[in-house]
Amino acid sequence: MESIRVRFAPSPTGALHIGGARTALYNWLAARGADGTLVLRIEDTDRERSTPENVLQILDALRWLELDWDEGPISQYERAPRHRERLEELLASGAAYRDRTTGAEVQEWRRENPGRGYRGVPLEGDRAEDAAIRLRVPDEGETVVPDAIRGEIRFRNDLQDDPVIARADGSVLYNFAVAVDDADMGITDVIRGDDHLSNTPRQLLVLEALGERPPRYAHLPLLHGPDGKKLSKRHGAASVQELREAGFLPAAVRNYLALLGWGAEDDETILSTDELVRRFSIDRVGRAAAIFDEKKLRWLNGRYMRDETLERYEAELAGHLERNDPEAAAAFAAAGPEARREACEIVRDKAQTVTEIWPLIAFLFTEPRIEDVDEKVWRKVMKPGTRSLVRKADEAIASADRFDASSLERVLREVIDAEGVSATKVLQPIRVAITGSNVSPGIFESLAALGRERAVARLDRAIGHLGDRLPGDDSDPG
RNA sequence: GGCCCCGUCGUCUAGUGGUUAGGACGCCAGGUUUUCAUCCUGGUAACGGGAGUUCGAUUCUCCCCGGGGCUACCA
Repeated sequence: MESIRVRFAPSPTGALHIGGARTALYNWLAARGADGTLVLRIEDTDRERSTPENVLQILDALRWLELDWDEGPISQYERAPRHRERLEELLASGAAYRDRTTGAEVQEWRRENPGRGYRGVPLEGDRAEDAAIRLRVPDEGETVVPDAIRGEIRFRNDLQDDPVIARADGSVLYNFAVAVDDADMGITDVIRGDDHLSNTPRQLLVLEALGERPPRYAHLPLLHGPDGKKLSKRHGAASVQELREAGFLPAAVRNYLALLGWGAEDDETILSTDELVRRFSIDRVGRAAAIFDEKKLRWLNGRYMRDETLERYEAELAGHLERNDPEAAAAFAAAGPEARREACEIVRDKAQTVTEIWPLIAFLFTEPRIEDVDEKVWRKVMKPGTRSLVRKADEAIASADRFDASSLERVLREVIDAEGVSATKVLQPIRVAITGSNVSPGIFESLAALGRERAVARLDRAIGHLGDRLPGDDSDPG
């Protein structure tokens, strides 16, 4: 059996969207699962809209997703000489011809001739000089697209217009370039979006005129936004870059994207990349369009976050801070390996995305100001009686013989028991005092990570502040 | 308009000519808990509609409805 050759062929007219990312992933899975070859081809024949920046962005996005390719990137535009060569063949054989009918004229013709495809008027000699080139579509028969996902799809030839395959200036068009390139590159399986299904008969016709053997096809259903409409920049985190900045992990994104349109026999949800490679099969891809659901991605991402090694966790966080918050990145780096590691350890299970990590542990690397504590939070936590409780807790913390989480828990539980109050009454004020927020990692771990000196200093400061901010606190005159 | 594709819980999906139509996310309610999250338990919720084939259709066929794509000298 021949080994498969697939290609991912994005057009660099914008950033890589999750739809494109999924197409890339499916091609990658198909290749990796069958010991095949993945070719990366940049479809940049539209010089107006293609930019080098977009090419870079696409490559960057693929690298971030950890999807590698075996050949390319190949610029389709740079293959223009080859395209012209093949074009000449068709012109010579009569399979293609020059015609200067404009799009508007074709439209009008169609209005007057419903139920037929447009056939141009072949031009010769001088008059043909700067005319576009059309492919001659037979009036008889039909063109059948063999599709791994949808079966055979039939298109009547007499309904197809003779498509323009080259512009007046001689540059070729998408449907022609694709056919030539797929043939030249020995592509065996074309896996791409549904939006190309209607283009396929045109490409098949080009292939046939060229005498080339057609590949197999698999047209993926499109991805829609939360509103059920075609996905676009307006719908949430649409580009791969946005996904990264939103704090998602590549492995989680791969897992999620794989499930968006494909499901294993047993309907498993958590699938490692190895597992995906092993189990993916293109003919199990569904036929209906799917909606990108960020909530599920978040959940999945949280699962991956909790499974990360501490080393990777820290690296993800550091990378994120460097890209988005240089000040925080500097503070984090300056703290030293021990502190960084401990911070990661105590938040590990709490964040669903990389973005959520820093706000939870920033208090370990910066000095929170009591004045910055949200007024509502302060009032909710700091009640009459709080001051004396915090003072007692402070003393216990200051004199704890060991400063690790379990020792701190022990001494603080003693205070709680002795005072006969709920744990929350003591612990929440401490949390706010040392972290500046009512949301943080476990309080004992947080105290231990902070260290005795800083913990006590922050508590002392809060106690002082409590006098000012709780004027009505009669229960604690001292 | 023409051509083509698609239609199972809100979302992603599994599934079969006879099932209590299963799972996951979400949501709701409990539980654990020092906050938030996690975690655990339970619950909610679907075969778009109508004919036909059949003893029996979610499953097969047709029609309708709904959604989408293409219909460029874009990709």
